[in-house]
Amino acid sequence: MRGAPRIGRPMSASNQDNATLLPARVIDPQRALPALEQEVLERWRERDVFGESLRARAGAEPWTFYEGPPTANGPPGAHHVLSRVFKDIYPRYKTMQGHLVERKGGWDCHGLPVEIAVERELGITSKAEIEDERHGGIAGFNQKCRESVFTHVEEWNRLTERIGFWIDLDHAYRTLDDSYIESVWWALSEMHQKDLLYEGHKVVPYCYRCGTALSSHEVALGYQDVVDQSIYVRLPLNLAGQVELGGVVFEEGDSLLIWTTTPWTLPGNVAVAVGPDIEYVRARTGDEVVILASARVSLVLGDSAQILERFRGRTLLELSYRAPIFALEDRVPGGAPVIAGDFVSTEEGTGLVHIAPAFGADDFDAAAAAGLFDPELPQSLYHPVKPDGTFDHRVRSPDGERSYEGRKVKDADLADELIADLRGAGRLFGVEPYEHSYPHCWRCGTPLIYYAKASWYIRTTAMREQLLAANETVSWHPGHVKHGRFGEWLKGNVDWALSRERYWGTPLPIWRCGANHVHVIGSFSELARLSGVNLDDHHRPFVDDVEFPCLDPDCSSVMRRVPEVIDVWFDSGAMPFAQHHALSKDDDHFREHFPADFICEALDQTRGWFYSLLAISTLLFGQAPYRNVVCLGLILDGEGQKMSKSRGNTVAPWEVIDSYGADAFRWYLFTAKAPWDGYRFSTDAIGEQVRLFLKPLWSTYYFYVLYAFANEQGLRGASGAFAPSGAHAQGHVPGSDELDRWVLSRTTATAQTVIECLDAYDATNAGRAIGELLDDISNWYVRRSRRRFWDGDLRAFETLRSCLLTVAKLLAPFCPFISDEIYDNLDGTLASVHLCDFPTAAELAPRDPELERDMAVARETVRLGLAARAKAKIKIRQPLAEAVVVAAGAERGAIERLAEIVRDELNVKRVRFVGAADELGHYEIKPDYQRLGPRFGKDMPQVASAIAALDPAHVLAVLASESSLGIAVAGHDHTLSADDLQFTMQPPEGFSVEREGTHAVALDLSIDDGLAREGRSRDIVHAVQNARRNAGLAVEDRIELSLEGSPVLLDAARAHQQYLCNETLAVALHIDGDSAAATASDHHEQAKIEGLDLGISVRRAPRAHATDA
RNA sequence: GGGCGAUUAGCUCAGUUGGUUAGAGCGCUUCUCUGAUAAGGAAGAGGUCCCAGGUUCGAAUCCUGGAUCGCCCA
Repeated sequence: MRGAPRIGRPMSASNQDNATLLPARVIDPQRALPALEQEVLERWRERDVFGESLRARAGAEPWTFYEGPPTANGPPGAHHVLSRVFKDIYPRYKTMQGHLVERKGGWDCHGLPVEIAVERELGITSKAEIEDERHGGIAGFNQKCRESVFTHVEEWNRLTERIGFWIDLDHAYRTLDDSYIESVWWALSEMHQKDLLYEGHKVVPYCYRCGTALSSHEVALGYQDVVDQSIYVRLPLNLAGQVELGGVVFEEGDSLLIWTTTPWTLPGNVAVAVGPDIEYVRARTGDEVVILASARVSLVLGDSAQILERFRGRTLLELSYRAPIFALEDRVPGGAPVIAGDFVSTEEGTGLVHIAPAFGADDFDAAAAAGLFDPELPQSLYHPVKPDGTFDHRVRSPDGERSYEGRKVKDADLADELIADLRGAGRLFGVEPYEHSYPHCWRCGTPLIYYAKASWYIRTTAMREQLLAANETVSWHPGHVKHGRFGEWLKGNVDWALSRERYWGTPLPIWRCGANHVHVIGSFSELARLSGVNLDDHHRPFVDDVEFPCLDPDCSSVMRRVPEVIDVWFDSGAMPFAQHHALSKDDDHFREHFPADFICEALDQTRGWFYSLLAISTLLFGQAPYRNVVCLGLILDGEGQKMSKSRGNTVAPWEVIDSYGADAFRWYLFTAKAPWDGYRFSTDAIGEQVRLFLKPLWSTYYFYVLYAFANEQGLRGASGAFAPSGAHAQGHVPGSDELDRWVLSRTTATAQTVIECLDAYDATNAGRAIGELLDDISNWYVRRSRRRFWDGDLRAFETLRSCLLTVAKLLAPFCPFISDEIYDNLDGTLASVHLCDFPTAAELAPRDPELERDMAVARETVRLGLAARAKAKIKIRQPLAEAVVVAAGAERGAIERLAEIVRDELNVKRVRFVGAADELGHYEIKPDYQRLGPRFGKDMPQVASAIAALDPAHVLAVLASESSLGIAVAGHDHTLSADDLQFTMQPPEGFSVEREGTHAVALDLSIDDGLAREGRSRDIVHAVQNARRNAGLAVEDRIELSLEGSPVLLDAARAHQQYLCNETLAVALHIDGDSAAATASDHHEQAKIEGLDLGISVRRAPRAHATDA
C-alpha cells in the first residue's frame, strides 16, 4: 500500500498560535443554508476544489468507483438524488483518507425508452413508420434519438453540481460514442471466440402490429379484461387395437382431452404435456372414452361420466396421439408425443396441456427438454406464424383443402373458423366463453401474442459456476442480497438474450453469409479492412450496408450484418473497459481501474446493472468487476406509496434543495434510516433534519464565532486583555479541565466510530454518531462552558475550535457545504475541508473511556436531580442547600469526580453522598438473568425465587465483607458474586427522590432567607438579561442599570450587587431612590418576579468604562 | 406461481450472540432553563413488537405456517 501524501501547504507555525483562534469572518446566526451553499459552490469553482482534490492525490493508491450511467432523456427525480449522494459520500471519504479516487461520469444513451420518447414526439407508433424513408428513415429516427437522449442533460448537470456530487462530467463516457461501441464489439468478439455466442429462440410477448417484443414492464401496462372462446379438443390416441401400460389398458379411439383459450396456437402443436404425479383417468362419457385429470372430471364431463381407470400422469408418457391437429403442408400425419411438464396444474382445463413451443415459454422449455427441437438450431422449431402475425403458407384446414395463409391469428373471425373446422373434423369436444385478463399492446391496443423469436444469446449458463464464485468475492450491502436475491438469480441463470430488433442501440457486430457462416467483428479497423468502408458513425442504418466476402475460403457468399441491435444492459455492463475505449484486457487505463472498489445503485439493478457487469467481467476476465456494492431502496411518498408521475406524489428535488438545501437533503438520506429498505419521504421530514442537526450545528458554530470576536483582543494575545467580568478566569472554572478532556475524548471516540462505520459502508450509523457528538458538544460542553467563553478562557476556545474542526472533517463527506464553511472560517489553512486528511484517532486527543463513562453517570445524576426539582416544583434559579446522592462503587466515584459539575447544574450548595439505602429508600434484589441464565438454565426460576427470598440488607452486608454469597438451589449450594445480582432502589414515601436503576438523587427542599434572596437575585439577573436583549444590546455591551420597585427584590439586588453587575455587565448600578440615570435610560421595562414588580432601566455605557470595570 | 425484503408508540425509526421494565426523535399536554440556539431540560399520555403455532427456564429477537406491503423474476 502506497502511503498517502499530505495535501497542500504544511500547517504553518502560526496555525498553532492563539491568533488563529479567531475566525476569518463574522457570521449571521440566521443564515439561510441554501444561499450559503451557493457561496460554497462558487468557492469550489473558483478554487477548482474537486480538481485539486484529485491532483493532490496524484500517485496515491487508487480507489475505484464506477458510475452506473443514468439516462438524461427524462428529468432527474428524488431517487436520483438518493443514488447520487451515496455515490458521492464514499469517494469523498476515501479521498480524504489519501486515495486517488477518479470519478468518471457516464451516460446511458441507447434503448427502447429513448425510441418510445421519439416516437411519441414524432407522433408515430410503428416500425414501418420509423423505417419509412419519407420521414427520414432509420437515419433520421436515430438522429432524433441522439438528440433526445440529452434533452435534460443540462438539468442533470445542474442538479449534480448543486447536491455536491463530485464526478467528472466533462469526460463522461457515453454509450452512444463510437469509441464506446467499438469496445463493446471487442467484448462480443472475445465472447464469440470463446464460443459463448449463439443464435436461438426466445418466446416473448409480442405485438405483431408494431412488430416488436415488449418488456414485462410494458406488458403490465396493457392488461384488459376480455372474453375469449375456450375450447376442449379431443386428440385420439395414435394406436391400433389396444395397449397395456402399467396395468392400464388404452384402446384405439380413446382421446386425450385438451383445453385452450388460443385456438390459433393449435397449428403449432407438437406435443401434449401432463403432470407425471397428477392423477388421471380414463372416463366414459356418452359413447366415447376420454383421458383427463381426475380432479377435472366432474367440471368438464359432468357427473354422468363413468371412470374406467385411474393412473398417474407418467403412465401417459409412453403414448402418442394423432397429429398434426390441423393439416400442415410440411408434416405427414403421424403421432405426436405426450411429455412431462412441471407447470401442468389442475386448476383449470383438463390437466393435459397442448404444447406449441413457438407460442409459449413453458411450451418452449418443455418441448426443448423433451428433445422435440434444438433451441440452438432455429430451423428445428416448428413456427408457422410470420412476424406480421399471420399464418404462413403451411397452415391449412384439417381436411387440407383451405389455406390459412395470411390470416391474422388474433382475428375473431379466424377463431370461429378454426373452431368450425375442428367441429367438422370431429375433434371439437366443447366450447365455452372464457373471461380473463389478457395483455394488449400499450401503444396500439392489439392483443399480444407469445411468440418465439430468433435471438442471439450469450451462453452465460456455461459459466454459472464462475459467476457464483465471482459473487462470493463481493461484499454486498445489505448482506442478504449476496446469497438472497442476487445469489438466487445467479443460481437460476439462463442464457442472456442479447439481441433486440430495434434501431437505437449498439449494432450487433455479427456478419453472416447465405451459407450461414458467422463472423463477429472486434474492431472498426477490422471492419474497414474487410469491407473497404470507413464509417463515421457505426450506428444503424450506416453499418447495415457494410458487406464483405465470406471469410470461409470455400464460400463465395457475401457477409451481411444481422439486423439486430444489442440489449442496452450489455452497454452499461461493458463500462469497466468501454469507458476507457479499451480494446484489450491489457489496456493500461482499464487495468488501473479494474475492478471497482465500490459501486452503488438501487436494488432493482440486481437483474440489471449488477448482473450485466458481473456477467461480462466474469466471461471476459474471470473475476467480479466490483468489490463492494451498496444497494439502495426505493423512495416512497409520505404514505408509503411509490412515487410516480401518474399518482402525482413525486417530490421534485429542486423543491427540497431550494427550501432546505443540499446538505439537509443529504443528511436526511444518510441518517434517516438504513438506505436499502426504502424511504418514506416528505419535505417535512427533511425540515426536521435541519432543525435537529444543521441548525444546532450552525448555532454552535455561531456561538464560537460570536464569542471569539467578543474576545477578539484576548484571542489575538494582545496586551490590555479584555476581561469583562474581572480577572481572567482562564482555567479557574472548576471542572473545566475534565470537561475539556471529556469533549475531546468524545470527539475522538466519534471519529473512531465514523471510520469504522464508513469502512463498512454504513453511512447511517456513522452520521448518527456525528449527530450524537454534536448534541454532546452543544447541549453539554457548550452549555456547561458558557461562562468560560464569556471569560475569554483560551483553553475553552481551543477545545471547542478543535471539536468543531474535527466535526467539520468527519462531516465533510456527508454535508460538504456547511462543513466547508466551518473549516474555511475557523481554519482555512487549505483551500477546502475536502482537501484535508480525514481525522484519525491517533492524531486526535487521546480517549479517556473512564471519563466518558463517568460523565455519562454524572449527566444521569443531573437528570435525576432535575426531575426531583420538577417534582417538587422548584425552579432551577432557586438555589438549594443540598443534593443527596445515593450511589455505590464506580458510580459514586464518577459522581464524586464530577461533583462540581453536578452541583452547579443542579444549583445546590453541596452534594452529599450516602451509600446505604436506609436514608432514601430500600433496595430490591433481582438476578442478573444474562449472567445467571446460561449458568442455571432450567433451574433459573428456582434461582430467581431463591434470590427474591433473600433479605437485601443482609445480602449487601455479606457482599460488602465477603464479596460472595452462597445460596441453595434444588439441594445444591451455589456461590453468587455482586455481579450476579442487580440492586434496584425503591424510593420511600414522602421524599423528593428520583431514582433509576441503582442510584437516586434527593433534594433538600428547605429554603432559608439567604437562599431565597439568592434565588431572587438570579431572577433579577434573568429579567435584566431579557431587558438587555429587548433593548437590542450586543452581548459584550456594558450598561448602566437602574432598578426600582418591590423592596423585597431590591433587597435581594443589594445583597448580591457584585454578582448582579458581573452577570449583566453593569458598570453602574442604581437601586431605587438614586435613579437619576433611569430618566436617561435607553430602555425601560417592567418585570414581575414572584408576583412582585421590578422596574428595569438600562443604558448603554460608554466603551471607556469597559476596561476599568 | 417462485425468490428476496419489510411489518415495533399517532408519525419517522433504533433495538447488539434470545435475558425478564422494548427505546429515541417528532407531534400533543404541563412545567422549566437560557449573555448562541424557532434550541435545550423535566414530567405526562401513547405499545396485543402484523397474526397463529412451536423451540426455550426465558422470544420483538430463533423455527414453521399465514396476512399485508414492496421489489425482482415467471
